[in-house]
Amino acid sequence: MVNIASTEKIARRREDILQAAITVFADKGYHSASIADMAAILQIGHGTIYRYYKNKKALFDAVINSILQNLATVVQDEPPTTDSLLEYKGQIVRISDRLIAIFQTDRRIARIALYETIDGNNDAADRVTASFSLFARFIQEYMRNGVEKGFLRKNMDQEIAARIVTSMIFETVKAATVEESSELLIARWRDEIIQIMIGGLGA
Amino acid sequence: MVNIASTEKIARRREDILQAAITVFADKGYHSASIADMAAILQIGHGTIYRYYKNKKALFDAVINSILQNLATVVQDEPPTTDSLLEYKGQIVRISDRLIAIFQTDRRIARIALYETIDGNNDAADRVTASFSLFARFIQEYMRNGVEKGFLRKNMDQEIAARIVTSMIFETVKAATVEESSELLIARWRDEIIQIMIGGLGA
Amino acid sequence: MVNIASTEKIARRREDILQAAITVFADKGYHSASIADMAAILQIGHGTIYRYYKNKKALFDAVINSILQNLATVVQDEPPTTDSLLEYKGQIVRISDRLIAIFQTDRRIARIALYETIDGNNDAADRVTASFSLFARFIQEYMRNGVEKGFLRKNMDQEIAARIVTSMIFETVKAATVEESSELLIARWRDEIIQIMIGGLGA
Amino acid sequence: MVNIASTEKIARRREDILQAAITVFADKGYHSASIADMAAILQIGHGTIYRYYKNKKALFDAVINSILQNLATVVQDEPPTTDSLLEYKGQIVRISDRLIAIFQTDRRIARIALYETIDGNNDAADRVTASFSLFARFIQEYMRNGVEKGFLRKNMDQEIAARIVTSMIFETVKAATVEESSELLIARWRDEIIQIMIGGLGA
DNA sequence: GATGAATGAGCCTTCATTCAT
DNA sequence: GATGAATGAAGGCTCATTCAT
Repeated sequence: MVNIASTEKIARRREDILQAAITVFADKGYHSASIADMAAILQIGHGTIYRYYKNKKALFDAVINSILQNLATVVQDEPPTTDSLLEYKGQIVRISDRLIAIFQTDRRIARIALYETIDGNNDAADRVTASFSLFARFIQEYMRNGVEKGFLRKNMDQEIAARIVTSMIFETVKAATVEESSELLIARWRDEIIQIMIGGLGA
Repeated sequence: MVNIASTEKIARRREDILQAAITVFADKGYHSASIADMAAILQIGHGTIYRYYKNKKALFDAVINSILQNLATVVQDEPPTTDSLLEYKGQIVRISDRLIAIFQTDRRIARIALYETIDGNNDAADRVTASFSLFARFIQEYMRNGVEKGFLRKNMDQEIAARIVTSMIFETVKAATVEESSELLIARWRDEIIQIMIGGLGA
Repeated sequence: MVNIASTEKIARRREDILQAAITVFADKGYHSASIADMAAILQIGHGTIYRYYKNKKALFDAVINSILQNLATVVQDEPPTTDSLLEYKGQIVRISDRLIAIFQTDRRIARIALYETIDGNNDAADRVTASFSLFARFIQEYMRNGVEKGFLRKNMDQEIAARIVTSMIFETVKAATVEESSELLIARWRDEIIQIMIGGLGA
Repeated sequence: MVNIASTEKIARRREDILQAAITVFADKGYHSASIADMAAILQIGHGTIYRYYKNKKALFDAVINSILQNLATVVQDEPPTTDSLLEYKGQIVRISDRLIAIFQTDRRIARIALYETIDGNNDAADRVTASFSLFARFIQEYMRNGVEKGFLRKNMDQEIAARIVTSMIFETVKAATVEESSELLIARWRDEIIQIMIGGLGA
């Protein structure tokens, strides 16, 4: 029981540090964020942070992973089994809405997921791109399903169309995550995406 | 007259420094780039750089501005006066192609424009966003024109549709700027964008 | 009785820690050795070590003392009562051999005794010097005995000659403790020392 | 001329830093010595030291090299061409005296050359051993010469005898470098070494 | 008695910026 | 005008030591 309590405490502290890190990374960006900043938020010694994360980079990786896991749930709950364009549309809306919800609930996550990169040769940026890819992969599955079932057009370049749709979704999310975004604005984005997906721009 | 020559020389040096800065910022990212790196490329004393730019941040701002000016020419040459969906389509293709050309001619610019951010509170990122808006504004003009002339659908939310199209274009540009991108791949992107713009995804 | 058992247990743990310390100090040197390393070897909490030794320095001192005690036995078994140059020679050989044996049995001890120093102002180094003096003192007794009995030359500066002989012995020991030393090499050293002691270098 | 002056100034500063480093390393030992200590002695910013030496390790290496160069001159001035035991003896005395002179002139050098090591696996320690080897190599040449010319005994194991003599010399040097050593004491050491080298300990 | 979580002093190192030459 | 030597703020990281459990 002592162990359980202790394990729990350790997990809590790891989580606290993670949260402080998210805050500081979101606020200042990777390079300008300092370990001391995070320690200050938690009012703990900065050495303590190193008991939980090997170094600054590892902590940032943990932040990225945490965010990606968070985002991944959004698509994982949406199986590629819709049977009509209407259902498909609903699915895209749900995904957008849940992404927006996550980012609005925690602006810090939006800051990091949508804008943060480290350096020329880092893999955190690649991992963020990977998150984008994750979404694109799922979206592509939806398309394959739609083409198969006949409610999406056959001549579609599924891989690329998936990435285009993903970019539309993320653009919506970005718009929704901006300071002054309103429910109304978000609705306009959502509607327009749907319109374009269904019938394009043509008259 | 001496002054003219001198002024010219000053301008040339400013430009040299700017180019060196673009190279280094693209290669290492803002934080890892050092003033000394740039001076080394130019084989000048690094103190000299401070005679031409107030500080590192100002130099980066200049880099961003230079790139944005470069990009701006792309849309400025395209008047919102097309008369059919086909012409409109051609315009979008031209814009994409010219953006891609710029980025392929100078990979450094792509690196900085598409991926570089500095900190939480920088305005360079905002400026890039602003440039994105510039594109969106032009695209929106094309749309207003298209709706007016009747070849684009009337119920379109022009502002948002413009931003969505812009994001599709930039996504194409990103794909085209990746190391392994081929002419064929770029063509696939271009085609799919056009397809979606014209008729959406539906069967 | 409980106390006796307990006392014994305490002594055993003190000894375990000492041995772990010898291992780590020998391996990494004083500064790079960490208390945590030692605790890890023993699979005990590193806080525990502080219940047995005041601090890192005290632990190192204990290590040094332990080694010195070990070395001291070598000379203490050799009384200054030999009656001929031949017997004297045998004594020197025995001392060398026993020192070599100790260091070869436990390379860690050699590492620490022959090479380790801490800082400018440490007394551990002084203590090693003191141990060297201990040997010199014994050797000097052998010499006093030899001069008295007439088999060593009378004009000898006994104190200094003793230290010189001690240094020759330790040099042999060092040579013997090197990684690639062989029985043959050790024999060569032993023989040459004897030759020099007996008749010098002259033809 | 400007360059000459500047080069000279740079050399002087490099040397100043080296001297400060020798002082601090001698006083505190490698690990406890801090770059800030050295900068404080010179009353310069500690960043300045990094303009002249890559890092702490490189600075220490420079110190070691400087000392070794210093010591090397001692043997390099003594060619292996003596023609009698007497001349040979004189040579050994000169070497000892010059070593002692160096160490007495600069106690710091003695501290570092005779006692300093870094860690388990460093090469600075090896380099000091190398200095010892350097001396041994020269001494061995003297011996080869002596045996060839017939004034040293033929059955000598030259390599080992050389190292033994080297150790005797260094032991003398150590004794002479101790705080309380007097001219008289040094003379006693020198005389006894000579005695042992010439005729050993036997009566 | 044992533990190991927490702490923070302490140190190396980088590099933007200044300014005397 | 150009230079580059000097500076020191700033920050990552380690680990001996303490002490509540």
